[in-house]
Amino acid sequence: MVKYAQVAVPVPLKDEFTYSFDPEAMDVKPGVRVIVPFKNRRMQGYVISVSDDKPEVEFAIKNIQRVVDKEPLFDKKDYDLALWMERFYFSSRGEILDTMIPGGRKDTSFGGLDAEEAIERPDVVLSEEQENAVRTVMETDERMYYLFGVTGSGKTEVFLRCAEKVIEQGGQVIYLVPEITLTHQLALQVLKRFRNNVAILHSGLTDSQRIAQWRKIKRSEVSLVIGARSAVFAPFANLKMIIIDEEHENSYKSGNAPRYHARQVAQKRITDCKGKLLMGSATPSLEAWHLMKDPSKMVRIDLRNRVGGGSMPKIEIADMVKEEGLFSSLLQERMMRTLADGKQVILFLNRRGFSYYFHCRSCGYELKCPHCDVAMTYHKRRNILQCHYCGYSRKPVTVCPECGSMDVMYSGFGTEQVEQELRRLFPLYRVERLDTDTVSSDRTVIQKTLDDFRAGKINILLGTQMVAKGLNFPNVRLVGIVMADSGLLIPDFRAEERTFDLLVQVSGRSGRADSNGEVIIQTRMKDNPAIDFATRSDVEAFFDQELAIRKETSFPPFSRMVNIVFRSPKASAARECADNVAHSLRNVCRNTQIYGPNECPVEKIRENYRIQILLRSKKASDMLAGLNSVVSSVKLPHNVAMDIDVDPVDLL
DNA sequence: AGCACGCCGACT
DNA sequence: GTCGGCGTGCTC
Repeated sequence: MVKYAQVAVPVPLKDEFTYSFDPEAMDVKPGVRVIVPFKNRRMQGYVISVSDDKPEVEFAIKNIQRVVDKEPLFDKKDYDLALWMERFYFSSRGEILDTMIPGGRKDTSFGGLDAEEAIERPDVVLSEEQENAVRTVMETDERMYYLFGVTGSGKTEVFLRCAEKVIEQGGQVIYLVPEITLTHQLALQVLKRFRNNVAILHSGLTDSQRIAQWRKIKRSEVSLVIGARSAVFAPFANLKMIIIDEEHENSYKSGNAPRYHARQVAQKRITDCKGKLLMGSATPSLEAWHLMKDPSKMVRIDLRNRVGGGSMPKIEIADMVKEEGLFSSLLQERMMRTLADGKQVILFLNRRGFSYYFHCRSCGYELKCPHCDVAMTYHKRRNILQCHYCGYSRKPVTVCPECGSMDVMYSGFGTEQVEQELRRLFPLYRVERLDTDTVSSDRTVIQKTLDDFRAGKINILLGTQMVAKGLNFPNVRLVGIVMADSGLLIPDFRAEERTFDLLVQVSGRSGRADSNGEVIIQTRMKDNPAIDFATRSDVEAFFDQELAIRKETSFPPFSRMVNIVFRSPKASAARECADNVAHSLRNVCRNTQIYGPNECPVEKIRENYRIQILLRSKKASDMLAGLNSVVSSVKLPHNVAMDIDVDPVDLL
């Protein structure tokens, strides 16, 4: 006897493929993975359905080589979610299943952890605010809730209490966290609290460990899952709540196909299972802020006070237009005082390396990566120039490669240069730098550095994003933002929102335990709203005025956008496809603004020229219907790839 | 996305 | 003569 299976394969093709198998020899059922011959290679595929009848087809049907799983990894419901994503994100179901189910290719994340380290914590008594928050979430019957609370207001504790209550009632909970280090501390807390009732999906797991966790979830052996973006797919049968911590974080949006947003997937799942979506942040996304304006859509719960007793820090501006060098006199003076008082300093700069811009003053030549349209960054310690997009590196130059002039200049500074300057200015204090350069060599470096900092062995901690989020060190009194402007120069309608988020999040690292925390923001754009509102710690006013601007200019959340990128080693080929597609879109998409085709802000990455078309519409259904019809009929030449990003978070 | 097939250039 | 460039067709 022979049976037939429909199999989805992780390639960017819409079709499922038919394979035959002998049911006596192998147990093939929907939801298991199989190894199949595909063209002249072997691939892992996902069995969608099985039938007895030979389909009437003209091609030769090949045999399944091997069955990977005894038990299904996904069921009808999971598959329905994949189909929803296929339509929503214009991706293939094979690639989607490969993203949803571990053991495929990519995704997941967060720092490794060791159960033995779990710190004993006395039972926390909730503040009245926190109690009220838990009660509101648990005792009202709405779909979405938002905990809007300053850094240090105890959101985590509220999340955990709600999770406990849902679990007590027999429900299951997914807890999403951004892919950064704060999750380490959090994971320990959660592990301690939920013991063997929790599955933790982190980047330290091997594929088989990850599959093992997945199976535990599928069999309902645990009631709580904690993990980064892809944990939103955890296949609970009785899912009742999804928690999204630091909801505004961009890492919830996948950077490659399928370009899904965990928040959107969470909304879809929670709607389907009639559960609750609970999110929180001190700096909500504008999408969330907009929803909160209408309590029938999302219930806003405020946490106004810091639970540790500390109060919000005092924030001051250092106007770098009037200053020389890396550090303003204001920042230097405050650092000196802070250190003299035995307190600690965190310095933040969003740029690694020593300097990132090489310029010839004779002929105007700018040194770029030969493979990308990006300036190369000089790394002093390693003595190389490196491209931060493709990783290409070369020896530094001292004369202009174009005209031979020696009148050349390196400019722009990164963390490595700031570190050198700090050591020169504060030779008596211990300075450590934390960025991907100091960390990549060894994954334990982060933890070690943070432990040393906590123990007071380090006086000044300098770093990129890594020091910006979630860290909680009681002895930090001063936070310095070395250069607040870098994110504002990017041509993106979210530039100010992102800069504001960052400033507020970084500022929140100061004064966690006492009431004289200080923040110095160095900027050359002190009148920019993002900086101005951050300085006044006026979060609500910033979001309200930003929302008003979005409304006036019809940007999201008052419209939806799609970014279509064509990339090809041949610029003309990319251009031609983009022109054709843009032409079709203009014929088909109603109520849609179509911009371009234009060069992407980064014109070339890894030898691929990039042309984009931007779509924007207040009536998303018209836009998406049009896009769908164009996409399904478009024929691309082989050297051009088309990337569709629905609701993009950046336009680079 | 891969990977083979196939048809034109320049090199031992 | 052959090595090898990349256009195009296909994957059950």
